[in-house]
Amino acid sequence: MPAHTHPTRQVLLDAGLALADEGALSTLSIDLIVEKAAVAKGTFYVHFRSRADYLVALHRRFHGDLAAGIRAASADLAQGGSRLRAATLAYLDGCLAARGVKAMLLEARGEPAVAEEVAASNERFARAAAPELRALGARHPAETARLFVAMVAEVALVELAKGRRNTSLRAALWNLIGVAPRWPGRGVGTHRRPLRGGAGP
Amino acid sequence: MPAHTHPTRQVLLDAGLALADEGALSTLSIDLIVEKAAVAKGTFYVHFRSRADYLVALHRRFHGDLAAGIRAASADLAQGGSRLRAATLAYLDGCLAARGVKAMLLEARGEPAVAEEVAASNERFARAAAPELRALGARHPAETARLFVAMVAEVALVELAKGRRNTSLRAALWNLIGVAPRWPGRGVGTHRRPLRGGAGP
DNA sequence: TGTACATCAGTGAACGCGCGTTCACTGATGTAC
DNA sequence: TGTACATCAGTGAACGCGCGTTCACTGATGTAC
Repeated sequence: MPAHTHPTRQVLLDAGLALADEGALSTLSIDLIVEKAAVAKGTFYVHFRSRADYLVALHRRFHGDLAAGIRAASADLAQGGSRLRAATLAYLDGCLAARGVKAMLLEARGEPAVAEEVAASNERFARAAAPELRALGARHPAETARLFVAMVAEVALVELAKGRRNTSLRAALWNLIGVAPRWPGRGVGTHRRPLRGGAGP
Repeated sequence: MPAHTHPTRQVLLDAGLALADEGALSTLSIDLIVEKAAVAKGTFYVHFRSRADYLVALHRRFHGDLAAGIRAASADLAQGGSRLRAATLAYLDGCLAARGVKAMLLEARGEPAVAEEVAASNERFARAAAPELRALGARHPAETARLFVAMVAEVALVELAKGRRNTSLRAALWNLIGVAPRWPGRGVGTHRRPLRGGAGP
């Protein structure tokens, strides 16, 4: 049995995500984790070298699941608004369904142990979004993508606080980047509304 | 001498901001603070009731200074793009000059003790930005303002990592909200480029 | 089939450390008379 | 002016607690012969 998929390891990660949903990441102690997972404290160190190691694994799992959902929802679509929209919806709805969102999205950025990991995830998302935004006519696709990822994370956090989708906030997001908040009449095409190109005289 | 402005209190807050610049907020211990401030440990509790109390004060001071700079830079301008631009520049340049930015902007959101405070600050900024965005033609000014604040914070963090302004990132920001990245030729007016109004067909 | 040994996840008591907080005390300054 | 007392910022040793980590051990399973 590969160490990576060992059931006890999964149980420990499950416990961590559940606990991260209830409290701050900084209060996620090994005592709490093993209590929730119903294993002995020593078992924790059979599967993880340290708390930092565990937090990284936790974040990888969270973002891995999220990314898989996004790929499944958007892989078949044509580049541009419709794919970006589908991917974003998958991200937001995935966050609403996931556990530990606040911890993984927000607090993890402040934990030195996981900061790099979070930065890498955000960069991956941004790199995926950039060509879509370029297709929509953005003049600085990479930079716009970075801002877009930040906005989507903000939407996720706001929705998390209320526990449900925030339609007008999502509408504001789509307006900013020039994608129709609802699918166009029908068909595969994107509702294209190119971004403003440049900015000033 | 009012407790609020007592010199030792300021020294303790100064020390905290300096230390927050070096390490994570979670590692900002009272031992470190009093060592940096060169006072006895007990003195800390003369001025603050608890660590949580101190963190709130630290955040208030950080955002108070920043907000003062923003007001000074933008109070005289007319509503709309030019004021929003001036305020944002003051925010971003203020962050580049300030200490403890990462801790106050990012990590503080994850610390239960300061989370409310951060939410309140962000809301204040968003409330200030909303009428400007409305003047620019945003259909969901309040929501757009919230996203705008998130973007500006992201820009601040990116710039902080490099230690200097990121021109293309700022340009992408202005493009998204439809404000010219540079002043128009001359004069007081805003370079108005209304946001796209709605989105659907 | 039976015996000896290797492997490895799991156990939980124990350790040491750093933390936030407390408290009895000091010493300087101000006030009353 | 001198004496007694009140106030209050400052001190630093001490406390207790919770934390991450270690380690000698257990018990089940697999393998060799």
